[in-house]
Amino acid sequence: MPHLPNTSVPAEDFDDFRKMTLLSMEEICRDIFKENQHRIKIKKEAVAVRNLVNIFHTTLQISNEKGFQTMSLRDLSRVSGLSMGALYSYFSSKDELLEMIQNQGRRITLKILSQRINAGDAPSVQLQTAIRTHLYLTEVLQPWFYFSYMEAKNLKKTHRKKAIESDLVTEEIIREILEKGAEKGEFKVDHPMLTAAVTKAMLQDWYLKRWKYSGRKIPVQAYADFIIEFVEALVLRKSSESSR
Amino acid sequence: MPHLPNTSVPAEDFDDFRKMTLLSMEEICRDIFKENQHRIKIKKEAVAVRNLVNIFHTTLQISNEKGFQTMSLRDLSRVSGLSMGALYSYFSSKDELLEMIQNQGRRITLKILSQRINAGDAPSVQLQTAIRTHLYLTEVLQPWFYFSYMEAKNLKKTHRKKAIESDLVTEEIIREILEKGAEKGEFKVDHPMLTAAVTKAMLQDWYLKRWKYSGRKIPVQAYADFIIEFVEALVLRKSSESSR
DNA sequence: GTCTATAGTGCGATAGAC
DNA sequence: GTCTATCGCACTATAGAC
Repeated sequence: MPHLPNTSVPAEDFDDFRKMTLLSMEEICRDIFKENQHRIKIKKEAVAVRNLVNIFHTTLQISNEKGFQTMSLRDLSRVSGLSMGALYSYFSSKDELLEMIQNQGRRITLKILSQRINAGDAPSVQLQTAIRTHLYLTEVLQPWFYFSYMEAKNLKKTHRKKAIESDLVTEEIIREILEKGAEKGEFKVDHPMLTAAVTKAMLQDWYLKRWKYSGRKIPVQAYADFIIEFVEALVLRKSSESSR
Repeated sequence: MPHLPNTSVPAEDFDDFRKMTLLSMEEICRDIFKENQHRIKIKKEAVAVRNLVNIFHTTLQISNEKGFQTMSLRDLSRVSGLSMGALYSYFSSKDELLEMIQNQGRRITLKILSQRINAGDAPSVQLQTAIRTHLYLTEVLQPWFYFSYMEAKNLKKTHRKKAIESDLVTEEIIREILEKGAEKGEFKVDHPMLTAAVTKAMLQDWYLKRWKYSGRKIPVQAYADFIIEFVEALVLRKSSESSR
């Protein structure tokens, strides 16, 4: 890999991010268990969490290979080692399993993004933070995000609408940062909506085509640096050279 | 919509593109018929083409709503008005139907792109042509491209490999233009591979999220202008102002 | 060339033993 | 809390009438 540009912002490392956000599979499954305790038949937390980790991990693994619809619950049973009966102690239908996974990914995104973007920062800093946080988050939970994107159309109407709205929220966050930056004279943004939309597209490419970037040995930090450079090349044109 | 920038290159209109490429559903289905004549039981071209148009149109319509796997052949039969028996005169399995659609989309992309990019043009012109052609093509055949992207993982191993390779070809075309431009001093490109990859991502967003752009009343020409502006902001930095 | 009827398979979901 | 056995159903694919 050639040298990639430094930013003027604290380039917090990916490993720090991973540690600070504590986004282990187990943490997430514990959350899911607590929220769905009323419909999950198993009452012992330790047992339930262990099996949920297994179920979600296996579901993501098989579905990201051949699709959620193509995966039969018999596949899930065989690979996870849990019987059909045991599986149905954790969800009441295949659709419900899909919704549980989708819901959780969505909630995490919003939580982490709003947690880490500091409203007091300059827009140029916020922009870098938003890009970097989104990429690091989707790197940690890549199978989860890939699944959410590809299987959204298998959701029932109501849940599908929620998924679309959630997708738009991230874009809105970026657009607002761009517009604030334009107001303050830090950015020159002719088309905030389009700029935000395609920035989101570049962020999503990281988890949609991860096999490509893995094969080319591009680490997520390098990708983040590049996307920031790319977006800044557009919004900092004919503006002052300093980025804050 | 606010005013969008003009380019220094002949901004051929989208309607011209549509007329010149003659990419009607019927033309494409006639091609498919001729190539698959050996396995299609129906021998009268007029009848076969009419039904193929119906079959592909209906397949794309249902699949892009709820997924190819979820669409049963009974669904396809009901919506298209053809019986199960009739359907099986045109393909020998559901998988073969999937492969026919995927193959054709792939072949068209390569044909149109290489047909329209003129090797004699300056890299800056070639870049604009590549972006504009890709967007116009995917605009005309949006359901086809969306389907190809979302259903690629349902292909059997061999055909899946082909789909991945084909995806990389477009990216390679862009990368080569960028590198040629850098050699000639027209562009400043630090990371040709990454630049090509994320440019591709922005092009794909047009057909993957078309509902979004439709809702916002963004015409494809405006999107093309914007993407060209965005990419040029990166590769023409600190370079001469003229774009050719 | 198109239809209806049906064979054969594998699915999601559940009941009841342990 | 987990398992096996099984029900009823919807699916892909085909055979044979017209």
